Amino acid sequence: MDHYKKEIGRALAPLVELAVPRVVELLEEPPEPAMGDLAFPCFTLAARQKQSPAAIAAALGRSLSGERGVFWEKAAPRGPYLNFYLDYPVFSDDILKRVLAGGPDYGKSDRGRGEVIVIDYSSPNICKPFGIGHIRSTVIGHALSLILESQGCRCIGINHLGDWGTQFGKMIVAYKRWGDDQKLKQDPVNYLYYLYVRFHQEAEADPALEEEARLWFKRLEKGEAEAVTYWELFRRLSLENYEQVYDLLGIRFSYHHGESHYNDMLDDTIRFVQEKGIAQESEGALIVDLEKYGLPPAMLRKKDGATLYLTRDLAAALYRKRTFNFTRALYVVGAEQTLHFQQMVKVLELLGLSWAKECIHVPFGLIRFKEGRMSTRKGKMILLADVLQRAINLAREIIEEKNPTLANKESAARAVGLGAVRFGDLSNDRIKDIEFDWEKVLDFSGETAAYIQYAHARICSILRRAGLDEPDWFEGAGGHLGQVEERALVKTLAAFPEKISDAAGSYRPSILARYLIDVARDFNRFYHECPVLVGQQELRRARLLLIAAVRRVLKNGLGLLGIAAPGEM
RNA sequence: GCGCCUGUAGCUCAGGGGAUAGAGCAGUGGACUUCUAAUCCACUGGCCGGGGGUUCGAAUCCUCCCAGGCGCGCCA
Repeated sequence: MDHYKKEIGRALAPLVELAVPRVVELLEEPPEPAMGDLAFPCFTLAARQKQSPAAIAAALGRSLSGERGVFWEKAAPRGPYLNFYLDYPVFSDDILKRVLAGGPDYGKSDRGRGEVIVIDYSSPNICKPFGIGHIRSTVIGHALSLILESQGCRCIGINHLGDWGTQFGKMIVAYKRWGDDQKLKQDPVNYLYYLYVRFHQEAEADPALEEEARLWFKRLEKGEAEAVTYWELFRRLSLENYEQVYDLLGIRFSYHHGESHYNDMLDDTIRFVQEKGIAQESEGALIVDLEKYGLPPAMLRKKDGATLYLTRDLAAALYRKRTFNFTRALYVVGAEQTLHFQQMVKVLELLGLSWAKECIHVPFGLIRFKEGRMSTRKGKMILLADVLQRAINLAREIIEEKNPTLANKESAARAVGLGAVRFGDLSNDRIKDIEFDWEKVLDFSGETAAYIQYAHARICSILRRAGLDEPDWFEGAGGHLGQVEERALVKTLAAFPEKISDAAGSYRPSILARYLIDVARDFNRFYHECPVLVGQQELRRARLLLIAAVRRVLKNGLGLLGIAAPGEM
């Protein structure tokens, strides 16, 4: 749409004595199609010109009466607005041409060229099953990495596995006390999880267990063989389980650098901080006092000498800058860790690192049950693998019922089931908490991925019946698309590139997800009002081009969210 | 106690200075001999948490209050 706004901007700028970009910025979309396609509000001019906005709009309307551009055909005042009407035959032709010529690249941009963006996402904790809680980071991080890549950025996805920390001390204690090799072999992750939950249950009655766990973690940090052997075993078994989930979701990381990856950098990191003179001893621990900045102290080393999460994140940030020379580092991590990242960035700043502010926390809300927060420790959680499987199963059932002759039911069921789970997470603003509700996850009607996929599949079906996958372009196609549903659809397609760019700029995949719902809805309205396979050849060909363009946008858009678009379902 | 986030229709949420606040779900009624009814159409449903303020204009920005959530040195 930017393209067309600029043309109007050039026509309007000299009349209102504003720069073209400023005019473009002011242009907005009228609430109803009958009011035109782009509107220039005259309020800001009113004060300067000492006239009412309506009078200004009227005067501008007179100046432009009889005028037109390549893409707009008239300008008419209405109240305090000057409304511009697009020349739909020309505009539609242009949009369809752009979409179809762009193909898989339609919507892409090169504004991010030269950027290297490290994205820290997913990051499940070893020894715990991959819970639904980690799905948010996983799908949001993955979508962001796809979206940013579409803007020309080079993205490096890092799975910052929680493979270090005192929980390993707990696991070792639990395993040594209650562990059973046979059970571990049978169902490693669930068994480890059982031990994890049991540890916390027993520790409530016997606080000495916690102390013992701290000791074991200390031994692990020192590299004692027994501790390391357990750690390696737990880590390997967990990772094998996670890989299955990532395979199912089609996610590949550039690196699986977990927290343990930075172990041998911790001493240097602490030394670096001490050399800069910003660290101090306090109650036996090593901290950076941030009181001046309104933040609680950042602790780098506990009194028992063990390091903390923050220490490892600092080491990781230094390592990533050194290794990848990123222009931005995104941390797709829950909002409950906001303070932690504020502290991290502040410490990096105090270390004199100019790139500190390029470390950006991309927070998201909690997933909660109706009864309250999820608690891994109490065993109150839902396994991601279960959610995915149930969604796929339900999709399969529905396909069996609605489309029993479908050839690849399994891949369609996977696309729909996985899409539902992903979309449920991506379509709402990430900062908001999500209430986990099976009914909602397993609902395929309304504002869901299935709604978008269904529109896509219908288009594929029409094109199959027409016997051509890629209809041939012909000049003047846009001139045949005069129905309100057709115009609305074309206009919506035009917004795709800027929606991606908005999503990228604000790290909000939900902008794109919502937009795709709009596209699908506009298509469905069109579908019900405008038959494609009609006798009039030019109309038929024009509509085939239109739906091919819609299919392109739906497919590209879903692709950026990590969601598949099956040809049938 | 302090800090951050959230509050919009019965429920879940869009909209984040601009024209009459929109969807989905749920409810009611309609549309499949016609390109897939996982769809579409219509109706019902609102002190945009509350009070002040800024502005030509506030659901949107500021401020105070209320409610909920999340944090606040030895977890991550």
